[in-house]
Amino acid sequence: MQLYNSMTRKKETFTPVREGKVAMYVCGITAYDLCHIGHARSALVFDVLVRYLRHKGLEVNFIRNFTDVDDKIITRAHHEQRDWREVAETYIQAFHEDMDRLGILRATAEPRATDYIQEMQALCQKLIAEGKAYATLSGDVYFRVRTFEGYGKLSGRSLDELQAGARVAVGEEKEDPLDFALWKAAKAGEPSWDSPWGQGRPGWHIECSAMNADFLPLDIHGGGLDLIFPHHENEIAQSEAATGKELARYWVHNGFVQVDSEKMSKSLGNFKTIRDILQHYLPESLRFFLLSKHYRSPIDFTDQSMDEAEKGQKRVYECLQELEKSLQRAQWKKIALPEDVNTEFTALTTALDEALDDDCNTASALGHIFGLVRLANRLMEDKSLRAAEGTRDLLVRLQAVWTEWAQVLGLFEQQPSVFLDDLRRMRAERKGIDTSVVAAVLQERQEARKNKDFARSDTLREQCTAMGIDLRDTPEGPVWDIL
RNA sequence: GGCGGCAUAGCCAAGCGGUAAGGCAGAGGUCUGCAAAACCUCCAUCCUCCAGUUCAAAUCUGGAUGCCGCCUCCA
Repeated sequence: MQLYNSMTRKKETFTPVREGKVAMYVCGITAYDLCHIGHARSALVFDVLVRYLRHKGLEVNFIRNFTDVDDKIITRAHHEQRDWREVAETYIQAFHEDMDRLGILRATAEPRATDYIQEMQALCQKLIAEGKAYATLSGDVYFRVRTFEGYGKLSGRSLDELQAGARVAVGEEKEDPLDFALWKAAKAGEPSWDSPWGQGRPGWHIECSAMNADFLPLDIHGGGLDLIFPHHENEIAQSEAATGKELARYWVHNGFVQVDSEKMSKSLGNFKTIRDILQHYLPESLRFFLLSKHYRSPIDFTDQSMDEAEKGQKRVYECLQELEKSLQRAQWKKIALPEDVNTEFTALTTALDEALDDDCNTASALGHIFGLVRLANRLMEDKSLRAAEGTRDLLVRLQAVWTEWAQVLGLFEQQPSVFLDDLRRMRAERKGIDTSVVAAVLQERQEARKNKDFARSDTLREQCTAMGIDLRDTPEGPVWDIL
């Protein structure tokens, strides 16, 4: 498959170093708060990548870490007068709950920074021994950036450029403003561990280097776009300086989620957690929405785009439901399908595969999913073909293809009736529609219809429309939905 | 200031040198007691603008304009 590599800034053919096996590491969260939709997108992008690689028959060792000791966690613990471990634990659990709801698979390994203190210290010692890092009198350890030749290769920055913007904070004892902390001396009241440099705790970047050290070179290293500098740049410097091995062969970075065309931030007050959204939308709708744009582009979260995502999803699930019904037909006529129908089907399935093969283009793939929907609907609608054996065979194949891609995208895997019910309930709730009132009106209208009192029936329909309810008379009785 | 990205119909969006996928909304038709869904048809001679390369450009190059991100913690 083709993958865009942030290191080379172009799409490259992806081939794992070890035959048939992929080592993939993605920077997880710092567990100090609930996850927002940006976290959801990042997790989702790599979730689909993993699913697709597995679909291709590759064995994927997917590592996603948790940063469970950090300034922000400590600060929060202080404010809430809780133990920092408890804070981290709370948000790791919340992460799992939220991501599970979004259908994001658990990683193969989910290491926590605090389980790797020894390894981090060993890395520091090795770097110090080789003159690539140094300890200060106060017990900090810094990486000597100028000893690492490739510094800046991922972010495309030169040392001079960086030098111009670098600042030294008060109290830091860096040899060079560019140097960054590997280990921080403990301050009063902070968690700390014994170390050769006194009590202290790890810097942020070194965690990842320690947690992925056993898998170098990684085939894929991922994270959000914002992690490129300084996090990933520093990680490369530490890991490569310490091991002499390349850290990762392909760097994959996802674009940001914006809210109403603005950057999401706590100060703007447009911060959306996954939980906020799932109060108003189904998890799968959020998933569908996030996959409807290419992973590297920024995506703008708005209620309108969520509503559109829902409508598109509904169309797919309704087709799936019809498909199930159609296949229950008892008798089929010995009629073959016109050749062009088969050609269209094959073209669609090929296109679907090609879309994901091309840098995980889920937006394009979704387009082809709708192509399949249209094809299926057309066959089921066509009077001369809907009872044909050829149609039955194609519908069966379609279902199989569906299952296959549903698994890769993590979409359309539910029982259509269940999903459609959930969707109806969610939308009714959002619009403040009382479903028991709807049921009553519906029943009265059925009575009227039975008595051929169409004037009454129409009045009731208008009433429903006014409420924002859409009625549909089917052979199985009336069905309602939100307009 | 430095580095990078993006500009495609009313809205969302794919497109990666061969003549504009798909979704939502909209118009007409089939179907229906009326409707809805579904289906059929229509809906960008054109891809922010200006030059250039090419037989051929939304796609490549240069420039202009406008958005956005990173350079400090950030998915």
